[in-house]
Amino acid sequence: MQPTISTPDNKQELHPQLHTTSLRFKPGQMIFDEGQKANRWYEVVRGTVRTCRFHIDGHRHLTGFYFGGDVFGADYGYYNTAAEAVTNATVRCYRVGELSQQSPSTNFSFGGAASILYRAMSSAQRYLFIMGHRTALEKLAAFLLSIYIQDSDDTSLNLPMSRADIADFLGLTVHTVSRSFSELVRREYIKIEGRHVVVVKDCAGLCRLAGEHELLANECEPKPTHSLA
Amino acid sequence: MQPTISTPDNKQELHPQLHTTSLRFKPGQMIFDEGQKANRWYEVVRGTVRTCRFHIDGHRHLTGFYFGGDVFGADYGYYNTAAEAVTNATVRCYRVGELSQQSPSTNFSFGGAASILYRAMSSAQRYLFIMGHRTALEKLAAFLLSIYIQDSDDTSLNLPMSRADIADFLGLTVHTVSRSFSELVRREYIKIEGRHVVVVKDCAGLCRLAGEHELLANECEPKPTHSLA
DNA sequence: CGACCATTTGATGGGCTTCAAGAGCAGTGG
DNA sequence: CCACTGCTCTTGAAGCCCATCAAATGGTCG
Repeated sequence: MQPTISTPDNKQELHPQLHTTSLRFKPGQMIFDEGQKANRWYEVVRGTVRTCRFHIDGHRHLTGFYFGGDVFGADYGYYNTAAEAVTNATVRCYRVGELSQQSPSTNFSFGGAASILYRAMSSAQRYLFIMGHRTALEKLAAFLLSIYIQDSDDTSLNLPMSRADIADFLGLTVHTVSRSFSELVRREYIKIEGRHVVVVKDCAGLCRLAGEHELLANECEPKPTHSLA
Repeated sequence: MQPTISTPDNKQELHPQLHTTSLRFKPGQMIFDEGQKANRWYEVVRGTVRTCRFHIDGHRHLTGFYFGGDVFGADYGYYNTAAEAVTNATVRCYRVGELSQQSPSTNFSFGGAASILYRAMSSAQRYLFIMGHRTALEKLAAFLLSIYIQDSDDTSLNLPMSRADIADFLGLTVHTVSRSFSELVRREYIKIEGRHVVVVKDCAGLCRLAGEHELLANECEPKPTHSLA
């Protein structure tokens, strides 16, 4: 998996003049917790990150996966999710105290600031659209496609997260996720190579399942250059 | 229903120096279409707006409702949803050609620009959390609460949208939505007065159903001042 | 090897969709 | 005014999909 800046066409360093820090996290390690003061936002340099929250009944809900170049933690006031490393992950951390003060005198360029939030929005919308699907099979297909398009260089795609993570992301159980994987294999849309690698055999088929207008279908055969946003 | 600026604590006029236009739409009228160039973003002045997209199989998916003070249409490049008026609606329209150019020389204050996108993010996250619930009853409870908290001054809340809108928003059928309403009434959590008015009788009960940590529960009895983000 | 965890698979039950029909309400025109 | 029409909303019954319960397989690490 090659981390690439996958969102809007801003590949340059973000605000190099800002005070930034690179941090490393191990799998499962928490980056920030729900309810903490949201005075920093983050950019994934390498690895994968998830954001999650817990309901009273104990069930976990993942609200996003973030790969190289993705932005997370751009909340207002307090974080409304926790963030955890899925794999070994390196993230760049930006202090954004100025963000919450909204002082018109701060001299951030609009472009950079907007692009941060656009990139965060882009992730939120990706999730929104996946959840718009009706069946487990459709959701999984849409999920795989979203990763395939964002974060893959050939027909194989990397799934660094566990089946449980995928389940909590899609609002399904591990069982249903596993069955859906098997069904996609049975239909020969994908091939599974080990736990974390999926080979896309019939992208058009997946697109049909995901049924996202022609947008995806067009992007499917010639390898796209960036996200679906 | 009293439109109020409900998101982060920025209640002042946004960028009065920008070229803006007020527009009025009738119920069902389209404000912009999916795929159009996203060179404007919008702020609801009065009324209610929905964003939606259609899948190949024809089923509609609503990705958000926007009330007075909410921001919508803050997409990058092209709109990835259509926007339609739910009720008679007045929206303020801002040209944001500068947004997509990301020129660091543009002199927008960071606060205003960030707040636009924060407010858009806030709506996206509201939806994200609602969709994290498991059963239809929980989803509906969370949905009603989110509106109750954002857009109500007393125990009664206004539902300008149809049951079909709610269904397409929550990923359910009208039937299930209707049944869930009836169940909430049966449990005496709410009372229904006409098609578009719901009276909250047991907010704590609703909060328990929605199960969003204690965050909501705290905000429930003393009427909150602004959003749950 | 044996313990443990992640994943897969099977069987059963519950919740939501689907199919079907009735009730409520608004608008129109006689 | 009221019948008529069309629509939204509600409610009932049957079927399907997914959650739950249960167990087997496979992979990792001591």
